[in-house]
Amino acid sequence: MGAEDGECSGGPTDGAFGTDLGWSLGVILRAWHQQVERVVADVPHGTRGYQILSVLGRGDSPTQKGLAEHLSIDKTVMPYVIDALEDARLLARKVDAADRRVRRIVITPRGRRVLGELTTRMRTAEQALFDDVPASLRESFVTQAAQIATTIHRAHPALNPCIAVQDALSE
Amino acid sequence: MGAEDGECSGGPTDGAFGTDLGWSLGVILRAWHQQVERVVADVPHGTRGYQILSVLGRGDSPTQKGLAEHLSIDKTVMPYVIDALEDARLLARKVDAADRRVRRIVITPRGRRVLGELTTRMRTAEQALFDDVPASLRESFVTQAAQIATTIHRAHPALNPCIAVQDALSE
DNA sequence: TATTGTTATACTCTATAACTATA
DNA sequence: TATAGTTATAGAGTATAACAATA
Repeated sequence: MGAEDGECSGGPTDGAFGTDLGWSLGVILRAWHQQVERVVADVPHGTRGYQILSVLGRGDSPTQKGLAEHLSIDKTVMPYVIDALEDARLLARKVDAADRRVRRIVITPRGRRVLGELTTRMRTAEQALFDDVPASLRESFVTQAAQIATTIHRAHPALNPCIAVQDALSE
Repeated sequence: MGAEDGECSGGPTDGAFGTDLGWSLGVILRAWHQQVERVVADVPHGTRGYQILSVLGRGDSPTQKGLAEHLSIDKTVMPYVIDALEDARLLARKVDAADRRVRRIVITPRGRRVLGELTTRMRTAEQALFDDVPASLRESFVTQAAQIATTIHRAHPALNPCIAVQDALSE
C-alpha cells in the first residue's frame, strides 16, 4: 500500500468508438508473440521464420524481394534470415533459369514436415491465448483480422510493393 | 516480365481457420502506424507519446511504473519519454506526498488541448486506414479488438504487471 | 531489505549505402 | 541504365545492471 489507487484503470482509452486501436492491436500482437515464442523456439528467427515457411507451404516459390515485401521488411534483412533457414535445411535457394539474378525460394521436404508440426502447435498456442475469450468472439475476430489485413495489404501499395510488382509484371 | 508468376499470392496462410493471426495483426498494426505517423509527428515519441496522453486524459495520475506496465515497456524506457513530454509541457511529474519515491504523472492544460486535437485527427486517420473496408466490418473489428485486448491484458499477469500491482495493493 | 526512479551500457533489430552479377 | 541480391555499417529501440532516494 502507499498508492491510494490503482496505477492504471486498464483497457483502451476511448470506449465510445475505440480510437485506441493501436493500443488494442499492440496488446494482442505482443501477447500472441509471447504465446507462440516457445512453439517457434527452434525455428531460426522465430515467428519470422515460421511466416516464411507458411508462405512457401502454400506452394509459392517467391523471390527474396517478393518475400521481403510480403513480410513488410527491407530486402537487406533477407539474406541472413534465408541463410539461417537454409542452414537448417528448411528451404533452399534456386537460381531462376529465366533470370539468373533471381533466387527462387523453395521449401524442402524437411521444411514441409516441420511446417506441419508448427501449424498444429500454433493452433494450440492461439487457443491458449484466447482462453478467456468466448469462442464465437475469437473466431469472428480472427476471420475479420484476416479479411481486413488482406484488404489493407492490397489497398496500400506503399505498404505492399508486392502488388506493385504484380502490376508491373502484367503490363 | 522475367518472372513467370507473381512474387507472392498475398493474404494470410491458412484460410481455413486463420492460423496466421500474427501476419494479419502485423499488417494491420504496421498500416495503422504508417497511417497515423503524420498525425503524431509533432508529439515526442509519436504514437507512444500519444498513448501516454490518452491514459492521462482519462483522468488517471499513474506512476511511471504503472504507465510502463500499461504500455508493456520496461521501466527504464520511461525517464527519457517522460522527459521529452515534460519538456514539451504536455505533462508534469508530481511527487506523491504519501510516498515520496513515487512520481505521479499529470496532464497539463496544454497537454489536454493537444490531446483533443490529436483524438480528432486520429479518428480521421483511422477512417482513411479502413477506406476500403466496409463500415460495419470496421466497427465490429475495432470493438472486438478492444474487448479482446482488455481481456488478455487482464488475464496475462506476465504481460500485465499492472494488475499484479493492484492485487498486491488490495492485500 | 524492498521499491521507485534514474543512469550508463550493451544488445537486437532495422535501415542506409555501396558493391556484384546479371539484364 | 536498371534490378536482385549481398555486405558492411550506422541508427533506433530495447533491455540489463548498477545506483540514489525513500519506504
